[in-house]
Amino acid sequence: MDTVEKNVEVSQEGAGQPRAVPEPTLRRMPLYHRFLKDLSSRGALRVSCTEIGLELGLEPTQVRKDLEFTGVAGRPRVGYPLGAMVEGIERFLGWNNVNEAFLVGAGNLGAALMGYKRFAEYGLNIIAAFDNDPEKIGTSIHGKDVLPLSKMPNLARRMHVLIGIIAVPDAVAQEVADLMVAGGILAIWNFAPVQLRVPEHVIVHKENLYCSLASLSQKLAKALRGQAQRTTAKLEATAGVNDESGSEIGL
Amino acid sequence: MDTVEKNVEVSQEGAGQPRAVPEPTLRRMPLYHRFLKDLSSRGALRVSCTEIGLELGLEPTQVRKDLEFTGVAGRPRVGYPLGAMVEGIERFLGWNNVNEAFLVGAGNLGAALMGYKRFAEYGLNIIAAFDNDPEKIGTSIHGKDVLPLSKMPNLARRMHVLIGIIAVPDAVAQEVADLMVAGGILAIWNFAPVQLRVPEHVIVHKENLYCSLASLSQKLAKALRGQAQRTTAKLEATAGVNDESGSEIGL
DNA sequence: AGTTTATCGAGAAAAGCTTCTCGATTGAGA
DNA sequence: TCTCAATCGAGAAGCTTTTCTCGATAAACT
Repeated sequence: MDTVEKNVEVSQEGAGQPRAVPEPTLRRMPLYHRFLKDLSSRGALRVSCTEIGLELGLEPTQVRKDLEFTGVAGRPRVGYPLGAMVEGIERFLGWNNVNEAFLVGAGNLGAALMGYKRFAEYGLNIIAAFDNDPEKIGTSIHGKDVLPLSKMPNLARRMHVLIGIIAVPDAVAQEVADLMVAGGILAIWNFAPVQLRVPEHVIVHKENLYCSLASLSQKLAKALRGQAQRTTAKLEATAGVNDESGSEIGL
Repeated sequence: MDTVEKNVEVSQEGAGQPRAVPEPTLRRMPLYHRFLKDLSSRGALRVSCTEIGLELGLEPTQVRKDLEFTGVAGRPRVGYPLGAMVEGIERFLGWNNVNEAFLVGAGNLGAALMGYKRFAEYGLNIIAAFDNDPEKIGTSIHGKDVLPLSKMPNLARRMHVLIGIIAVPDAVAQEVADLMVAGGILAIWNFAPVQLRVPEHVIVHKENLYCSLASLSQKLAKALRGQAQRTTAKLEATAGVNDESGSEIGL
């Protein structure tokens, strides 16, 4: 256990050049975490890359390369120790020390985010919400108080809150971001689809549902376009089989 | 206009090999779309890659390569025609023909999604929600009826609904997916953090907030670690402190 | 004990994405 | 009209991420 921690420190920082972590790797980590924790809770003690890959639809090599970043070593013919690996991922992602966060915007989305019980497991604790709507101020959503926005910067500074979540309409997102920066917030999770301008030291992570929607709808559009075409092509090629693959689709 | 459409068809399917669209490109498309539409609504007629890149923080070349996929041509020294490009993006993403969708799971997240007015602009129209909770069935959220889940497959088939949105707890996500497949749904937008098993022809797009959170919190953790280290390093430089870099992380 | 097989770890190769470079084009100004 | 500067488009180069390959290791089986 001790050696493991040492490994992480050495590989990540000791060498001076802190070997950048690929973004895709970062985004896969929670998948591993969830699966491994699940296995662990069902009593398993070890797991192999092959097994993980099979479950998550990834190449075993990919899994191995990703997990390498945690610094937790596996053993040939055995796999990785589950407990240590779960811990390793949490440490690697900074989930082991819970971070407190302020959420701004107590609308639909804000309420949904406050209702995500699991965030706590993942090192994120939304401790209060802020809004400008007098009807919302003073209420409580999912057990979290809604306070006037104007109080946010001071509170953030006093309570050393480092994470801000923006769930407000586009038009005011930049304003809110400015307030967050003024309050000393260091990382912003931005759910408004606008490009925020912040000082260099502030980390901004934009969450844009439309980006995902784009990917989905383009694939669907392509599939629908392709279906007709491929059907024709197949008919020409096999010159006998008359199986309209589009027929089951309902089009 | 006609030539433009021809270009798209040719470059995407006519040549047999339908040149795959990079996922990152797909995810940037909505950013372009939003910015261009915005410019357009303010009366502009043309825009250059340089301008777009400046606004969105992207390399002009990148923008050019992305926009190439729409098949809309630009002119040197002038840029791209705004109207045609907006249309081009919409056509490329399949947003020009609105797709009807069923949402399953009328909880917090489901309600938030139903409240997203903008989806309609982006070719997604949630026409009804489904749930198993008797208290929710029969109610209406953001003007959309909540119906019993059992009716979903038949309705989907009868109404030719092709998109399903899953906003239910993890445990029932697979069940819901099976029902969607049974109803002939072709594309699933899955907000439950589980790996769905579906037939090959069904497109699944997983939305996992924890993946984003991972990226954010790892960067924050790293930044804090870095800060601690820099401080330590400075101290070491001046004095001769021997401090394990891990110690300050806990905050 | 020796062999076999599953697995890790690391380096090499391949694929994918982004950035660079340069020629071609076009509008603006001399 | 001629030159200049901005811009597109396309191919090359460079970087990042994924996949392949292979040797080493450790458990299970003979």
